Amino acid sequence: MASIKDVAAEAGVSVATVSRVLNGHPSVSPGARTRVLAAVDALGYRPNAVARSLRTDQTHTLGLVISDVLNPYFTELARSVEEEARAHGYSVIIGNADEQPELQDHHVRNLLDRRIDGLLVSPTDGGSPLMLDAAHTGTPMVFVDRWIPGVDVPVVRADGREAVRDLVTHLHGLGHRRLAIIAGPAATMTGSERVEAFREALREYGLPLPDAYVGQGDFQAASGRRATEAFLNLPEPPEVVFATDNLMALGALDAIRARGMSVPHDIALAAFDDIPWFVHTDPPITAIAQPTGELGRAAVRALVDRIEGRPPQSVTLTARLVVRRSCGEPQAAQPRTMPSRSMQPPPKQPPSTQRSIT
Amino acid sequence: MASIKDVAAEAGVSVATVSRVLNGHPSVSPGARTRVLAAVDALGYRPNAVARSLRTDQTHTLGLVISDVLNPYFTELARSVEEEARAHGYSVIIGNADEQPELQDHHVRNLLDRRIDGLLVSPTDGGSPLMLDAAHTGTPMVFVDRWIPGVDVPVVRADGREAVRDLVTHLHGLGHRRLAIIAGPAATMTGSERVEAFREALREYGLPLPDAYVGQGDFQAASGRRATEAFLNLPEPPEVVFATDNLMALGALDAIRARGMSVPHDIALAAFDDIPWFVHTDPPITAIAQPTGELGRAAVRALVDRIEGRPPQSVTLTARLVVRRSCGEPQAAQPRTMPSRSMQPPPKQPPSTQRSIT
DNA sequence: CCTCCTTGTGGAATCGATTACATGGAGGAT
DNA sequence: ATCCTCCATGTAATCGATTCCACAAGGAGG
Repeated sequence: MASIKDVAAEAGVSVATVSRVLNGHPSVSPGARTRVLAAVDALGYRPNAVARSLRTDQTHTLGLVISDVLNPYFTELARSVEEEARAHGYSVIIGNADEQPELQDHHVRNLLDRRIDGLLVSPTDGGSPLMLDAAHTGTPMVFVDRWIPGVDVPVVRADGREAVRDLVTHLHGLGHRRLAIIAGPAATMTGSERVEAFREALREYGLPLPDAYVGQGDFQAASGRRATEAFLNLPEPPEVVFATDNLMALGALDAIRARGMSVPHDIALAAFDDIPWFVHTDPPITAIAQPTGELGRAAVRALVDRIEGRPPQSVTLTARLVVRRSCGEPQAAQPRTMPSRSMQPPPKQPPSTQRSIT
Repeated sequence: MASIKDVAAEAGVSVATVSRVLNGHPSVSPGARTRVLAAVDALGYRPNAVARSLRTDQTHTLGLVISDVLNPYFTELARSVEEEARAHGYSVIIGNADEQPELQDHHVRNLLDRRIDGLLVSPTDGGSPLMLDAAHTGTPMVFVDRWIPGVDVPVVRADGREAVRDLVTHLHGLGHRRLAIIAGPAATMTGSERVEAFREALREYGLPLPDAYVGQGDFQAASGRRATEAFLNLPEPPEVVFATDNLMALGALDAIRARGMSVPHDIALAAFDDIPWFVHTDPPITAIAQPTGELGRAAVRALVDRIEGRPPQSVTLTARLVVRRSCGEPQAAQPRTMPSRSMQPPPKQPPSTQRSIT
């Protein structure tokens, strides 16, 4: 593979001049410029990004560590991250942690070794020493979706509190009183936060949330199945299961089907995270939708700001309830007329661009 | 960030010795070794992969260029590729071409500039000059799923001919006679191949495949919708739509629903590529399943073979039909009793390890 | 006509590793 | 005791870029 030296020789100039031409440095004569360009063309020369990175200490690469690529939510996130990064001139290396802290550490270490310019993380756990250390020693970093409290790292996320309240309102309006939730790992912020929001909303309606109605999941389908089976084995099973992510909802659906029961007739089902497939399941599933694409883009913008020396901002967008038929009573014509205060005025600004600064 | 020089100074040895310790070179005294290790620990030193790559001309990185990350089939492929690569000590950079040749070229160029050790491609088109050039100039490369004919690059793929024949047998057995297909882009090998297999199977049953029953798609949901609408507008619409990938099947389902028709009562639907969600759609969709995970793993093995100087082998695995309810007549108890010759003896070797050498 | 500044260019240092080669000392064979 | 070998180690070249500095030529200004 041709190097800058070959180009210099071919063009009859020094490597310095070649470099200047390639980097658009002004001080190059038109003659030299054309000869260099011709040589580049003739040799099919492409600059070696590895060498360039070593010298400039910039890789123009972002690392993205997510907890589960197979989860459509994260897939979409990854896609929007890559798009926005490309628009800013960065590439992205994705690390799939598969909800395993050790794997997450492996990827963080690997990305750090490769000297990526910045790191986007959706932490699987409360934060390993490695990651905390990276944050402290000044690696540009941004948390997306999930985060670790007490660390000075900007967070880009969607707030689901209101949407959860809307959901509870919706369920209550349909006459459901015994509501259960499948929680995510307590170690993740989103895990505990969603349960908290649910508990609070229930309190507003004077509904209890017995311990038996809080299933412990790990954001994977199998755990959703297990938790749901436990619910169904209860002397008084819940009327509604709310899964705090889409895969656990899928597991719940499996468990319900395996019992020969049907949704929403025998039991209602709702999920956090809306994905295209929920429209096509049997029945279509009521879910809380995050502005996933905008989340990814905002995260990249924050990270690039940080990398390029501008002050990065935390961003909080809002999630919204999407009512379908999995909780009963298909409200055919007027799909979203709920007696909830949060349903009152449509937000002035589109929710997807709403920014709050921390 | 500490460099090897700092470690050398801390340990009171030369950089050469540090490097030797780090690379497990035998000729290092135990004393020096412990001192170096202590220094590494004290400084939290991690070797700079960029510098190492420059010197050794190896990045221990594989590039994977796929046509669409949002397609669950490719997501699963990407996941298995990353896993197997990691097991071999390689990282993976994924490029999402989004079915656009220019974007595909962008990623290939980018990966080449980063001097990845090898390239795994599922080509979106017939092959740009850039990619052909890379193949010729000796970049280790392997095609996975899709491929470009006439290029000397190993191919790892699943053969769907038999499964397609099984599908036609299944459909014919259910009484369907007017079968339509939504094809992928003609530029992709898998696109034309699947249509060919379908056409051939139809011929065996003496069924015609009129041009009007061949919809032109691009492996995206929207095109599946369009093609299906066109079918339904025909004076004599087909009784079955076979989508050659899962996203187009989704689009087809949309189009059918939009007409107020139901599957399989009004029209049957089948898809190439099986994905977890097909179990949960309404109705569950009959599909041809590829051994996706094994495909990804085999592709990595072939590529690593090529990189490390062993002769790489093309691999062809077999796809198989998974009957569900989207074509009618839920055959409850005995799920797969089809009157097809291909259903006769179970393969001696598990299909997932079946290798054919090209 | 001389000086000074600008512009274009090349030489060489540098980034952080690996590794060929040189060197010095210890130990074994004769 | 001498010589040879082998082991541990250091010095320095190298990978392919970028960039500081020096320098020459040419133009402007006095």
